[in-house]
Amino acid sequence: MPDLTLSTSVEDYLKAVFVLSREGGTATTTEIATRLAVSAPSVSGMLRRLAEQGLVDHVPYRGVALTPDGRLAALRVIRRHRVIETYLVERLGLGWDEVHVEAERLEHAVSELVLERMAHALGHPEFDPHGDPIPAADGSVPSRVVRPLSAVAVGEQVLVQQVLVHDGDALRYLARVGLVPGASIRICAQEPVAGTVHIACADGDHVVGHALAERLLCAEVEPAPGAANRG
Amino acid sequence: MPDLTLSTSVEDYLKAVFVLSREGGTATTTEIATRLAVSAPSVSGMLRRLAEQGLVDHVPYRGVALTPDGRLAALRVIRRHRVIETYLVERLGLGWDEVHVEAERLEHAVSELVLERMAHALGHPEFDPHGDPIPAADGSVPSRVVRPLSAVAVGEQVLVQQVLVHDGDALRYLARVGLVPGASIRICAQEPVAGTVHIACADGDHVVGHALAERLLCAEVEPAPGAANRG
DNA sequence: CTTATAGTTTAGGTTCTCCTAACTAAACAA
DNA sequence: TTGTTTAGTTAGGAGAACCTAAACTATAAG
Repeated sequence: MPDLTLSTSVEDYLKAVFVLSREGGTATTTEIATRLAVSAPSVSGMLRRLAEQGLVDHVPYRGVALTPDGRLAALRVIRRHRVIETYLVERLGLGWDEVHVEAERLEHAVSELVLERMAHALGHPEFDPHGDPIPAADGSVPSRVVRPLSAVAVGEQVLVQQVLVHDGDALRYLARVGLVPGASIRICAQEPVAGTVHIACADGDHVVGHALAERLLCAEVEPAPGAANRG
Repeated sequence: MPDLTLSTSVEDYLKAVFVLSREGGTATTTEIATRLAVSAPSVSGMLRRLAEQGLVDHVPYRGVALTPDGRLAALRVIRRHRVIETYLVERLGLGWDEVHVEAERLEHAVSELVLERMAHALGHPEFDPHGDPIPAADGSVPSRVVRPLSAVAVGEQVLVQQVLVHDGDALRYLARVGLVPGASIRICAQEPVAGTVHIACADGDHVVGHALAERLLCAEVEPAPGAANRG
């Protein structure tokens, strides 16, 4: 069994591999380098070390994927990150545009004990302030049926569930216009040629571009009970 | 102006120098090495670097002291440590015997923003759960008049104010017998030959050794108002 | 089937922090 | 005063994580 205590860098690499390989199966060196703002040779070197520790399967030139051990380690870091984000918003009043940076540092320093106390204080939330699922301690990830806003039919009423946005300016904009998890919106028009979606929400009408509409995941108005994570 | 962001190691060294040089004026290489569990040559090397950065005055073979810059940096780390300890006890329900280790890691990761939110949530406490003073953001340290229990006269009634103990077992013992900041105790007898102090507190009589009695700082029963940090 | 390009690795180097071994300064005791 | 002990320093080196420059490989296009 490998050492349970991973370095900050190792944890960041595992998270990056997890996120980047979620769909396609493998992540590339260059993708990881871009995401972590390090050089490609640094990634190559780290991948070799991670492979030696049994955390990733690395086929040179073909890509890298997490082993079961690596996946569990990555999910634990992601759990820490998202519990911390939720705590900072719910209990210390930080804005959802501020917490990512904070959590990025704290996720490497918080012990299991403190983390579980935070989770307990929050009532063991399943989703963070952005609507991202919080992996459970055993590595299971809550799921629900969602569609991007860009795929919702005109006239439908839906609830915003998840906001796949990390940029601070974008998050502040979304909060200002009320496009946050839990918001109820109606699709007034889809304009594929213009690349816009026209919506009506509680505080008025808005037009969002296609790129953003792809990142706003929505669900039916009557979602599965017991999953409310925002007032 | 030097970089405001200091490494974890540098912060730990500054804290050590601060604590060790408080009384005598200077700290020695060996003291620092022992406290941080590193070798003496590691300390020598680090002291040279800290001196280059203007954080310490180091006279080779004679000792080391903090510069004003170094002192401020050390106080900031100590503020973070003690606010975090207080927060973990007050808001996350950790025991006062558990929080030192936790704070030791978190003090290097928490931002000013989060720290001030914690302090605000706690009502800007002046003392941590052990009764240690929490430096203010400007570096000023709250003070009050205290005497060690070993110097309190027989028959006097005093309040425990500060517990200069870090060992987990010792802290659990003290909590069990009620010797915590805020506890009201009466000195029944001082036995210099036996090296013991006999006291009566709310939950019964106890005998404590001289070494421990030196570390329990007490004040008059009617202390200056507005300094209560424990129920 | 060759070549361009994107992607990856090797080679060599830096910084930080730690180590052990060997040396030197200071303190003390005879 | 001198010799020994203790404390502190320098020398040399290791590992983690990063870098740039240069060489290499794979894939896909001409």
